[in-house]
Amino acid sequence: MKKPARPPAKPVRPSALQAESLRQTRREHASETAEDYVEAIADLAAAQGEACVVDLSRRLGVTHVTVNRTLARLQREGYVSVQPYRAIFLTAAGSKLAKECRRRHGIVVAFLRSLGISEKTAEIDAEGIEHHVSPETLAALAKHTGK
Amino acid sequence: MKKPARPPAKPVRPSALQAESLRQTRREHASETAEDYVEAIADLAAAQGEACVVDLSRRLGVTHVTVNRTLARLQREGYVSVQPYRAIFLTAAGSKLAKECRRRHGIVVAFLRSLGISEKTAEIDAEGIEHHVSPETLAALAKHTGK
DNA sequence: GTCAAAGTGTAGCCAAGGCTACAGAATGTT
DNA sequence: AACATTCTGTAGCCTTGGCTACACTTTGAC
Repeated sequence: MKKPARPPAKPVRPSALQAESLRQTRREHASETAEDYVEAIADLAAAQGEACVVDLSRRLGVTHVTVNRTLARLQREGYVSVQPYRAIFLTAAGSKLAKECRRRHGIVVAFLRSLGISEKTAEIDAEGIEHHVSPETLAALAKHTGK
Repeated sequence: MKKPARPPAKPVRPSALQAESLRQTRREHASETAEDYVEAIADLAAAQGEACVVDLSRRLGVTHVTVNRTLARLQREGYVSVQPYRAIFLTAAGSKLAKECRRRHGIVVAFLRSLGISEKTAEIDAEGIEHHVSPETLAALAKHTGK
């Protein structure tokens, strides 16, 4: 498999940069779940006073079992506070994260809407995109939308 | 955890829509790997004639073991053709997918650059974003960049 | 031809995030 | 108080996608 005549350097995209980009994307993916959860918990708390497991499972489109296990992880990581058969609360760190997510989500949706994207598509795309927008890009989107 | 006084309907974001958006994001995530791989294979083949496991592992920022296992899955799914100790080839389906990915990646990067994002950040963000851009949004981005 | 280096393959481990099936707790109605 | 419903929790299974460690093939140089 050794390439006998390897053209010294004609990388379409520099290999190291792409590898780093993909590593970054994987890191982001690891925190996506946390972000989705704290955002949902904050929303539910705002809308109806408190968040419970079934509400979250409906909201997130997974079973209550998945919610339960994930909450345990988020508690381990310090984002939420959970006790058996009790409501779910965000810690200070969780609230902070939720706030940032909400802001970022809003900016991304507003930007997409400003491009003429339908509301439904904007919501769907934003949900996927928002976790991968750097501060630099987020600022640019906000500026572009606001102009 | 039953909410005694549940306000009938004051969802910040409609629960069903968000659940569906998240489900969509998860579906996209499942195909992200395939897209990254076929894109890398196509690039390597274009740049140096053929793609091998170590090249891919360097390119993707994972070990050769991970590449190997993933290639087995992609073969199962009909995107690549692999034989022990032989070069890696894309099937027709794989080539088609790679072409689409490349186009989409180009559009996203060009758009970010047009917003004034630095090249490096544009690459990193694009890598995360490109998998979550709907055809509708992609068209809008292309139009916006090209205008 | 030999041999070392590089590439490839395999075994087995881990965590995350899905799921079903079942058991126990809380709640609201009667 | 009893009961049915809903909610919550647990056990155990699956797939994906990381990894290290070790074994085997190819390749290139001598």
